[in-house]
Amino acid sequence: MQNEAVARLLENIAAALQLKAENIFRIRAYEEAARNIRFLKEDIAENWRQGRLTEVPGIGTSIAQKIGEFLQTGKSAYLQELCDGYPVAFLELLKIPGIGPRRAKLLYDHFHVTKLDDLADLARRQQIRQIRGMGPKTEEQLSRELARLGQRTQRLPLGIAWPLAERIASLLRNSPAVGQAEPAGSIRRRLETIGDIDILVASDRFAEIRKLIADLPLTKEILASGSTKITFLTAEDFQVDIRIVPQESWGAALQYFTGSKEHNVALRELAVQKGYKLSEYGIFEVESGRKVGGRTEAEVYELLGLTPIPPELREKRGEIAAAAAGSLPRLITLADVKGDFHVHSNYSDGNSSIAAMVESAIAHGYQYLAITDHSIGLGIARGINQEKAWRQWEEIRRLNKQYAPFRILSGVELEVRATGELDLSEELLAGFDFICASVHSGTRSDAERITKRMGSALRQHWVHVLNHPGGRLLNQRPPYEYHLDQLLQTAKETGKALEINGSYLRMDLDDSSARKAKEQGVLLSLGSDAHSVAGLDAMQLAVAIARRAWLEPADVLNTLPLAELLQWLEREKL
DNA sequence: GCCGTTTTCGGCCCGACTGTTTTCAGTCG
Repeated sequence: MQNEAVARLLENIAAALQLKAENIFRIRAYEEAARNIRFLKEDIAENWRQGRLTEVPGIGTSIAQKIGEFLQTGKSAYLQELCDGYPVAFLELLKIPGIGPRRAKLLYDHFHVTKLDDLADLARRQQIRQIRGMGPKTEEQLSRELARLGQRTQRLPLGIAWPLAERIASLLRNSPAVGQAEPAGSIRRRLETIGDIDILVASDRFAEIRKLIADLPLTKEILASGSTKITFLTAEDFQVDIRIVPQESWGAALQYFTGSKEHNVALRELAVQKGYKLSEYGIFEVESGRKVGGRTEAEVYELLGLTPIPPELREKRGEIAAAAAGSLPRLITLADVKGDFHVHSNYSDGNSSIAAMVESAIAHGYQYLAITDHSIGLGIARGINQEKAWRQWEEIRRLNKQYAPFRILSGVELEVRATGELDLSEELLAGFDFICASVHSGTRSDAERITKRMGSALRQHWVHVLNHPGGRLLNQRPPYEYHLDQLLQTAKETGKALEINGSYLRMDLDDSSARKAKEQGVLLSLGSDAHSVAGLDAMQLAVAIARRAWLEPADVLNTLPLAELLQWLEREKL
């Protein structure tokens, strides 16, 4: 799969075009094409072989030709030509906040800077301020950014950033100076990882808010403080941006600061077509300049002739056309989820008893819970063998009487061996109510092998769900190289479900894969992968992905009420 | 360079902040 490499090529071309001060729209075209290739779940090389490159949005004949050359030769004459006189590594400079094309070019022309180290050195020797147009302040800022870049933590997983943002918002709401406060930006869109934490505040008492933030126990340092924005670092070095707007602009501002950028651009274009101007302050009639809306988000969308679009869909992936046609999906919510299909107890590597997990599931409003401890194959987890399985079934029988009508399903998370075989006997498997299967090893084997391995797990009669099919761990391990299309085909043929795992480090399937699964008619299932009572809350993250994947309740197995789920499981046994 | 229920040519979002300026360019989101 060379999609990532192709996307980078196009981004490099876009960057090089910036240095040449090329037409901004040509630059945007390359960036847009790169973005769309990242979203694409098919192999771009396959598209190219079939001569279907220009069917990808944002790719026309010119960009298609450049992609073709790159796929064939691994190089791009066009990029080389653009970089003529500049080393390609020089494009690195553009990644530093505060350096755009103009300054990058200035730095190169004056000092032949090509590496970040060179730049740090120049800043230390106070050489940068010699350049006309760049003074001591700029030099200091660059020094700071370079230092931060060195120790920059990776993007924060949503599971960390979201609760933190809610906590800060709730602290702000406690102040009489604050009307409303909500996390915005990518947190509100439930993107799987977050750069900076954005929080929107409605207030006209800026000074009080500034003091409030300075006094928060979790504030380490205030980085910047303009008239509408305060930026600070938390004790853990996470960056938080607080935006302050007047109450009457709340809706337009929330819309604007939620993004995504691409969604907002498209919305503004639509506004222009309809004779409006849209900004974070509201929606205005162009002719009269009169403000016609902006107190609420819904108002903004409705004035543009759109059904209000849930934040999770605002990625410019077809949501605007759907909203215009009134055909947005009725997205799944946490309340639609009737049970959890992936939890561990102290029978394997969980740290709570089955009874405790059940009590928590009941408190979450569920009707059922599958206890899916690891099978023996995963050595580290003290997994389920025959003797343990019998003991666990006995306990579950007893607890089912105690907690009726709530239903505990005896389950297991099976290891899928490298051969595709499962690691418990057929006879034993037949005794479980619910079986999911996982790959936990050989994560770097080639795409053919791992796809085949997962596929053969799905074809095993007793398996209901394939867990975390992508195999990634955020910030730790990239997803498997595997053929999503093939896997989806197998899932469809067998009628088995693919899991969306809500564990904050997994978030797997990811949103665009899950969306593709839905489009192919593949069933999904949601699991928290809880290893403790508190872990059940991770269902929120699974639902977040499901919503970003446009899933409706009918697409997800565990939205079925208990009776219907039992029927489904019964049919699967045949 | 892409794209099309007003267009196959002429569009392609909008505003804030910062620093270094004597009125604005560069960068960002």
